[in-house]
Amino acid sequence: MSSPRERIMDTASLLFRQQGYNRTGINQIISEANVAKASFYQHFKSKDELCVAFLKARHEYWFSELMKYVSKSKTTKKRIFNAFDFIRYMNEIEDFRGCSFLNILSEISKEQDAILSVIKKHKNDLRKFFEKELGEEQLSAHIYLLFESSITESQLFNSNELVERSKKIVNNLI
Amino acid sequence: MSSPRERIMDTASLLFRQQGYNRTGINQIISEANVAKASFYQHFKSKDELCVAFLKARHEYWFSELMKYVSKSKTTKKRIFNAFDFIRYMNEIEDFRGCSFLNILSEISKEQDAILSVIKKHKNDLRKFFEKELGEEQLSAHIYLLFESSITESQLFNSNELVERSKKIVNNLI
DNA sequence: AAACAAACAGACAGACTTGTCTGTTTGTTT
DNA sequence: AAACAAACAGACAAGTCTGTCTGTTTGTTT
Repeated sequence: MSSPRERIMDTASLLFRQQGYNRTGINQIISEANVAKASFYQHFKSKDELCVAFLKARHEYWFSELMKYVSKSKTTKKRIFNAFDFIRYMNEIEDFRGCSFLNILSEISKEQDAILSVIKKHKNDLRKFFEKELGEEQLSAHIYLLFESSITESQLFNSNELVERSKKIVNNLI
Repeated sequence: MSSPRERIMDTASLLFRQQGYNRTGINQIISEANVAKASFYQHFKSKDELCVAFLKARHEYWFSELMKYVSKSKTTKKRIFNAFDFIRYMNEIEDFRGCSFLNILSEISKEQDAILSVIKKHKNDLRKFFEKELGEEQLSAHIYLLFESSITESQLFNSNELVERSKKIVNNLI
């Protein structure tokens, strides 16, 4: 059996994604992770600190999966297509729950800056990814914006329709 | 003094936008609206029903303000520009709090379908707005996607940068 | 075997949540 | 003036929340 810390992280990751941050309590996390409350607070000072840890782990996981998709191809165009296919893939394995970072952004206040800065870093890194792939600043921002709304709109409509639409748009842009 | 129902709606509207849905309790709403709890439950069966009422009122307000901006010009291009200027305007008067509909989407579960369907209707109406303005399905979806992420990204970065960026992109598209 | 750290169980504080209920006061209509 | 509806105040139920605390058990290291 994995360590308490791992069990907490795995359970929190699942529940934060499935139920959202505010609707998931510490008690549910520790009970489903089979961890004592005292053990939880030995590893994390607060729920917000767990949130930061979750988002950092999520950032690592999400980007490494994105890279797996992107690196399947060599031409810029195909690599960008792959990025959009990655959204479809994530939608399917996670049941159209959208972007964990943007979801949590909607749940917190502007005073929770530790959380906020991890979210900002994640999105800045994504922007940088498109800049590296595409060079041009205008074009990369353009595709970043399409990418972002593709994720959000799939969540709202439970559908990949606008991801596909974005791919067609990108096809005419590059 | 306005009616209890109006006071509830005004207070809820402010608090849901400023604090989010789940972090705003009935008790805070009635206390700040100077309304008795029994009066609240005479007008609204539940908090979720208040949420639906809030979103419907928000939909009316938001679209009528959008139309004020759009109708300032006659050419399609200028009208679309005006729509993006409307985002800037809303960002400024509401301190970059993003889209109420998408924020609440992130807070609720997929079982809260009454709320969910008001959100979907709002976004479908926005898509239809761009379709009517632009005719072409591909182009209108394209601009809808840029419009959506412009709102979300301003919220995240507390900035109109990507709204301006979108305007430049739109300038090259139409 | 003694000592140590880590994890355990679970009570507890204090505050919050939504929603119900009783009973009182106010204002309008007849 | 009597009758009515609407709003009032606020206690209450039954549950949730985060975080602290005490004390016990387990497993490893010395």
